[in-house]
Amino acid sequence: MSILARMVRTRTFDPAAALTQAVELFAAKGYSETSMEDIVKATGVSRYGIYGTFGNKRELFELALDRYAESMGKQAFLRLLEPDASLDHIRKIFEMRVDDMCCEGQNKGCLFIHTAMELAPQDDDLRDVLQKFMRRMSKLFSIGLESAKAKGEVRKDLDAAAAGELLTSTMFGLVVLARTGFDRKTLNNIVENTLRAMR
Amino acid sequence: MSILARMVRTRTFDPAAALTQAVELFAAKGYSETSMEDIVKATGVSRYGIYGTFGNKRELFELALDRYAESMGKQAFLRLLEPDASLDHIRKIFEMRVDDMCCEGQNKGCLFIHTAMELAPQDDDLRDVLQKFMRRMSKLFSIGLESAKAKGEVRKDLDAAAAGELLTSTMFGLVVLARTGFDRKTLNNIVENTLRAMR
DNA sequence: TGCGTGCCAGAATACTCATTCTGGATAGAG
DNA sequence: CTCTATCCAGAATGAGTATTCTGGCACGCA
Repeated sequence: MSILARMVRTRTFDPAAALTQAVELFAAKGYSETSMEDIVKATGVSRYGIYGTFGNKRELFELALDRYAESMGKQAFLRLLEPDASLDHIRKIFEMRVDDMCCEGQNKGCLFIHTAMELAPQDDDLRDVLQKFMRRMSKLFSIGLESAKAKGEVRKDLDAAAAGELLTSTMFGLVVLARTGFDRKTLNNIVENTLRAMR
Repeated sequence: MSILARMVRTRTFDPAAALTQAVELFAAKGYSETSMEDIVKATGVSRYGIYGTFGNKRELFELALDRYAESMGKQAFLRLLEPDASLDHIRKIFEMRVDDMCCEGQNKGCLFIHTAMELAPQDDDLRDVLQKFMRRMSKLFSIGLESAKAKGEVRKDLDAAAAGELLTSTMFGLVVLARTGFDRKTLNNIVENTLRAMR
């Protein structure tokens, strides 16, 4: 017990790891339903540490949003920039998302949707940031679709820009359905039908 | 002497009208961001009247959700049951939705999405109700699509049930995009591309 | 060995909110 | 017109929460 207490007390905490925890909480429950107390508990970092490092809840949320977008990109979307990107890359992005949403009892939620629904209408800065991320997402989809088109996986007359926006919208629709308890099969079916329409 | 006979003073407000106001607030801001104070102010009914008539916030929200679903049905979806329903009926539903979302400064929001994101994961009853509404929505879309198929507006091999679910998902994706400030043109474009894929 | 800086837990502060309570006002039966 | 159950506005209550403050302890440095 004394060793544990000492370790906790002397831990110089890793802000990046704490931010990761915060992202998870905010993505699952949104801004207002996540209390600073929740974050203190989840990270194991004291109020002192959280406020000293991140400023306040709003600033922490902004960082969390950036981090969320960045990790989504790294994790999946940036592959669409590779010249040999195919429809399968896009399918995989959706499959990962569906797995995230349906797997393991808990629903990971979506920081973008929470931001859009809770904060964007009242907060111009956050809305602009969010819009930038969504445009980027659409753009990456459309770049992937162009590559797929070059491979003949997608019909020649597809408007890739418009289709990219459609896929972005689908991404969010899926999360909403997942949250209300629709199963993986239904969601994957929606993905498959959406992609089929591009061929 | 009956209880009723002793109720000398009758209610001075219209509960249905008050509920309509509450629906509007909840749809715009969600559950936790809408305070009872907001509802008291918007309806012009006293706390006493609100609590006496609707019980508490949670019960009021349940009624609001029912009412929201019902009014969505009446306003647009039930037309899909008519035997001559066409792709145009479906298009019109989406157009109305987009107009609602992009209308002049005010964003009307969506009670379904707020419920899905804020409450459904923690509240089994509400999640079941919501799921029922969404299934109904998908079903109505698919019935409309079958009629459209009979008219030759939709390709013969379309899986109407799956496509109905896809349209439901699209409905929510559009709202999320609208909330982050995408314009009517972009949203209508998504609708058009989604519908084109069914032909 | 001491000193100071940075960290911790938890108390204190100052809100906001759901819900209940209160005291005066009033509609409608008699 | 009188009486009283019900109404309303707003105060009171109690819980939750963001943020700041406090007192103390541990580690690195001299």
